Amino acid sequence: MARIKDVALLAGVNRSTVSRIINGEGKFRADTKRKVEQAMAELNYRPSAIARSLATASSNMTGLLVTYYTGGFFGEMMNQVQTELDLHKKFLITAQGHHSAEGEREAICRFHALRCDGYVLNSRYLSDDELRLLAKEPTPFVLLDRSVEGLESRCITFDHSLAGQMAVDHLINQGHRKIACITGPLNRTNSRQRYQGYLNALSTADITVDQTLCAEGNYGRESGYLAAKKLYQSHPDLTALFSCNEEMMGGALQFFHENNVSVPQQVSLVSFDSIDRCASFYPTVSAVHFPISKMARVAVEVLINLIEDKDISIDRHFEPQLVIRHGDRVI
Amino acid sequence: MARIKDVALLAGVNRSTVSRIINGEGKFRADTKRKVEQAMAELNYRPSAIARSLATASSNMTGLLVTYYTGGFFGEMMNQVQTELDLHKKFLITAQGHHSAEGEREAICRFHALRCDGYVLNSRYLSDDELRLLAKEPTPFVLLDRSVEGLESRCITFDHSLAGQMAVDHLINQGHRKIACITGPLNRTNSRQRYQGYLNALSTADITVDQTLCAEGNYGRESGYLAAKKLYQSHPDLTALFSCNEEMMGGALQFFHENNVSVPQQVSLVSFDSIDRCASFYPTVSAVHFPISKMARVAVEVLINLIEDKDISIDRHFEPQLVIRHGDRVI
DNA sequence: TTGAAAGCGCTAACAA
DNA sequence: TTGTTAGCGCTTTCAA
Repeated sequence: MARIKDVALLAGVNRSTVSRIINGEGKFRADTKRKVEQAMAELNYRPSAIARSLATASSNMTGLLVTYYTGGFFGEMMNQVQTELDLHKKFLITAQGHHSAEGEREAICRFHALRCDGYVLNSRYLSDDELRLLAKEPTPFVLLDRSVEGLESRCITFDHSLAGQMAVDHLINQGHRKIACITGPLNRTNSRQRYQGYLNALSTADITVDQTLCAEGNYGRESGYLAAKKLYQSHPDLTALFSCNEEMMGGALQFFHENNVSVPQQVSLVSFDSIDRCASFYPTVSAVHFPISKMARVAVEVLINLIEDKDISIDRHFEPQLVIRHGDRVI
Repeated sequence: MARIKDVALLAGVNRSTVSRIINGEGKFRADTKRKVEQAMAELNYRPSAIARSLATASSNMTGLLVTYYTGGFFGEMMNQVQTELDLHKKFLITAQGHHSAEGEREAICRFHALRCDGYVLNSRYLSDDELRLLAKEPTPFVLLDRSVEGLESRCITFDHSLAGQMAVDHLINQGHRKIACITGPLNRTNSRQRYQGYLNALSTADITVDQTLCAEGNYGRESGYLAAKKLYQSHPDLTALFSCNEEMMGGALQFFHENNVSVPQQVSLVSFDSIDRCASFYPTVSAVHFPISKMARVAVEVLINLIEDKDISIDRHFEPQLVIRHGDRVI
């Protein structure tokens, strides 16, 4: 593979001239420029991003930690981050956390090893303390969908509790009283907040909470199916169900279909949803929209400001929005 | 960030000694090793993968081109490739082709710029000729789910035509004659092959092909919905449907549910499926399994053999397998 | 078992 | 407008 030296030799100029022309820095005689460009073409020269990184002490790489590559939620996150990075001509390095603090740590090590200029963390298992410690190191990072005291300027946040409350309020306003809930893993903060929203809505409406109307899932489709089964079999008279994500709602719907529980005639549904999956269910299901797409874009913007040491103020907090569809009704 | 020089200084040894200890090359006095390790810990030293790349002329990075990051199919591909690369301590660089030859070319440029040791291409838009040309360059690559004459040793292949035929044979064996088909985009080879399998099955069974029983989709869920609608409305007497992927089958199922077409009583279904999505439909749907997971793993294995210039023979061709579920029945 | 020194491909002062 | 030169942080011969 041709090096800058070869190009310089062929064009009869100095290496630094070639370097300047590549990077468009300064002025050159038209003749010189032509010769260099011709030499580059002839040799099929492609600058080494690696050598450049070493020389400039900036890799132009940006890391992104997600839990998994699979699943519509993470795919959308990666997609948005890549799109935003493309705008800035930066490389994306992805890594999976695999549902453990150790996995997340390893991912960050990878970002450090590659000397990423910065990274976006969708971290679920590192403690606030560990993140605060990490923030003392020179490489900047941003937290996507997480709120850590002391790191506010790097946090892209969403009010999960309010979102959950809005969803359940909607059901209550339709006259529902016996409302079941499928939660995410309650060892995770955001999951607990969504659940808290459910509790807040009930309590505001003076509806007594019945623990047996709540089942814990793991955000996977199968867990939604099983939770719906458990809830429906113990409470065949429930009139509404709130699911804390779209995948579990898909599973729940499958259970209702299989058991001839008509939606929304027998059971009204409302879900959390980040990727408008609920629009493609049968029937379509109302949902509070969790705007992960926009949040991911903003995460990159904030990160780049951090990297470039700019001080631009960007709104980092996002509000839930209720999208009404057909899977629920007034009773 | 601490450099190897700092570690050497602190430990009172030469830089090359530190380097050797890091890479475990040669023998050292226990005392030296201890001193160096202590110095590394004290300085929180992390070797720069970038500097190492430059020095060794090997970046330890591997590229992967997919069409998009979203969608279960590509997510699974990335997941498997990453898992396999982790085993070999290699970094993954992903890029999206975005449904165009230009996009795929740009992705490859990126791999070259980063001096990836090799890359895996799930290329859909580069011509065979262009790929053959690319193969003349020194960086090795492997083609995932593609067959190019002259590049056989780098192709991980699947018999899409046979798979399609097996799916439709199954329906024919159940007594179906009026079998509709939702194809993928027919400008793509693999899509055409799946469709060809449908045609082959009919022709083998002496069933006349009715073009109006076929509709072209784009592998997206929505297109499956629309295709099912078109097909069912023009042929309410069709008894079976073959979908060329799982997403479109999901859309078709939604149409049938919404219009009270019972499955499998009125319409039997069989699909292509790479990620066992059909197991989570209601009802579950039989499918020919397209083993993209295994193929992705093998792609990496083959690539690594290429990179390391090993000559290990690996089976690169995969056979379809029919998975029977509940969405079809004998008539 | 360790050290000295050259070099990977590029950029960036400083000079001219 | 262009050339000279010294690194960037690491590995790797060769020598000791």
